[in-house]
Amino acid sequence: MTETIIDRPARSETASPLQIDLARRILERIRDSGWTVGTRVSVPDLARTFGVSRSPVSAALELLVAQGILSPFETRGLQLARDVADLDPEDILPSSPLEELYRRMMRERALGQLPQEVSEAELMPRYQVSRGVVRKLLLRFAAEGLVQRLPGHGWRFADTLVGEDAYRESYEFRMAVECAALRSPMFNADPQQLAPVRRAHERILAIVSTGKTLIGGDEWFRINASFHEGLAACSGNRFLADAVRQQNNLRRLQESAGFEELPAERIEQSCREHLAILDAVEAGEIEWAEALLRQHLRQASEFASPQRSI
Amino acid sequence: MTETIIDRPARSETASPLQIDLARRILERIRDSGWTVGTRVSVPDLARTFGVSRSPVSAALELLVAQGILSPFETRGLQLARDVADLDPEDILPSSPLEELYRRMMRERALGQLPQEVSEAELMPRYQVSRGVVRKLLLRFAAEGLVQRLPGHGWRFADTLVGEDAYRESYEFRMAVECAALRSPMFNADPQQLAPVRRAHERILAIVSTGKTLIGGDEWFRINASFHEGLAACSGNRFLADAVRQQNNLRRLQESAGFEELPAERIEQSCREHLAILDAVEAGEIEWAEALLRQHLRQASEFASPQRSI
DNA sequence: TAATGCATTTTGATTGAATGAAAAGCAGGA
DNA sequence: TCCTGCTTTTCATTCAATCAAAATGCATTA
Repeated sequence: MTETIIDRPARSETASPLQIDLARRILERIRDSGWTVGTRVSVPDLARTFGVSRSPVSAALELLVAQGILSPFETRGLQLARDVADLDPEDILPSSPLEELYRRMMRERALGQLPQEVSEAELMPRYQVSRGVVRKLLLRFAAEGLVQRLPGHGWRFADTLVGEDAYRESYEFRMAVECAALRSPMFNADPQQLAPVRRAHERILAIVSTGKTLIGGDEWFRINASFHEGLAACSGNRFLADAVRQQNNLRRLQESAGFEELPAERIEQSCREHLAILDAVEAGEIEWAEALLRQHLRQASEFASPQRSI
Repeated sequence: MTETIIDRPARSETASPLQIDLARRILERIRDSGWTVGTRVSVPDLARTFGVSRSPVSAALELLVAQGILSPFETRGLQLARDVADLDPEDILPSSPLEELYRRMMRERALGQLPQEVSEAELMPRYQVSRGVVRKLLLRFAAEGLVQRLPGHGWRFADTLVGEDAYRESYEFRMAVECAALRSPMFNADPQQLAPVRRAHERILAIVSTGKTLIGGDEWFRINASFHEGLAACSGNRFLADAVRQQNNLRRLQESAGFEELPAERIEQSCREHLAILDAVEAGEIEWAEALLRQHLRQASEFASPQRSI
């Protein structure tokens, strides 16, 4: 098993997509939980949290060690090595080629460069990848409800959210589902669950107020989604929660066209509205929360609609 | 190209799943449209209807010819050869092995014989099929939202609709979504679309009234689904329609446990309620329709719930 | 007692050539 | 002009073998 010295890239050369994804989620978790330097990082704990075995978690932590975010204890185990409050996971982690392709496809579809109906054979040369990779990408899109198999040959992307119609429909749907979630008799504003959401919003507000940094559209999108999904999750109704999640997936497809970044004041306003809704919910004022939510959805819809109808 | 005489099963030996599926749908279409004997069957027309090319449609028609349902014209083309009003597609068509397995898996899952989390490697020996087949089945389940990939290894079936909780949640969700569909400002009761639904219901009522034949649970399920999905489709909102469809898929998983057939009077009552709702909708009395729908959903839910909670 | 580090087992991804099925094209005929 | 019946072309599945990665087990140590 002893081998040449020059060439031993055996492990860290290739990090699997799962490992990279885990590394990112772990980093976000560390950040959003506000851990202090020196905190011990437990592998079994993380493995339970993310529902995987210890192997990929260990590999993910190795990635973070390589980035200087974690460091070994003197004896054994890992600890947090530096403050991560103002760290953007994007910058740190290499983002697997598969993930890159996924976003590229999504963007090209949103821009109309990719037709609504595609065949695997058509995508292979286009992206210079094997059929297997194409399959995997399409399956991921399919799992998110963004693409469907056609009978016979080919795949078909979901109708995009362009045009007045689609916006109205999406708005109508979210209104129905999210309000139903609030009104659910089993609704329970679990602070445990909503705390990270609230914290993320406050972080955004802090950043905006300094005016120094722009918020990445992608980051805002994730936080926005976490708010709506978190709220729906409090309904204790898996179907309502799933519906909101899927709707967010669709919206992500649209956003990824990246026509323009949202103006900072728009983000700030949404943030405050979200926080107001959280306040109302946690105070048990459900009806007021619903009114605020309706208003919020309406405004967001009106803001988005005219811009898209190019 | 001339070959031995004894052995030429080349084509009809194997009918692809798509061909069988098409044959069934074509047969249902012929039946529900009430075609008369001698009516011409147009291949391009059917191909357009089902969104496939002419090849599989032709093959499907061959299957129907082999069953004596269609026959060639003297010159060319095909015609309807016999009355199909009281024909059960199940009896006629051979139902591909893949379809059989699909149902078997669904049933075993519903009965709890199959665990909620499974690995491909575990399913292969269990059903004596190759990995490819297992994949295909799981992908079909996944497309219907009945199963999800886990990160890492394995697949996880959707939480089943057993227990009080799940029934309440499903009921709550359907109430929210289907009523939102009715209330949609773009709601339009397209008679073209609802006519087949109405006809199917009337056919069921006719059968029930004679008392001779039992309604297959499967058949009633499909008609019930077509009612709710058809209604949602009238909202002109694809998201609402999709949500109803997916909910029906879930319910199908549950029903397939096949604990017991619904009693005929129960089916009859549901039928009448559906027809009353259709009447209200087509008369433009939306509010009344919504009230009826709420009542219908509540009753169906109450009927189903106690029986399942074994 | 529980987490670590490493070893082993299990699971699923990948590959390419052969096969089968669907899509697309075309000439003849209603 | 549209449909039929056939041919050609394109597309996707299959299968088995090899390989990468996740799950699991276990001795060790805090």
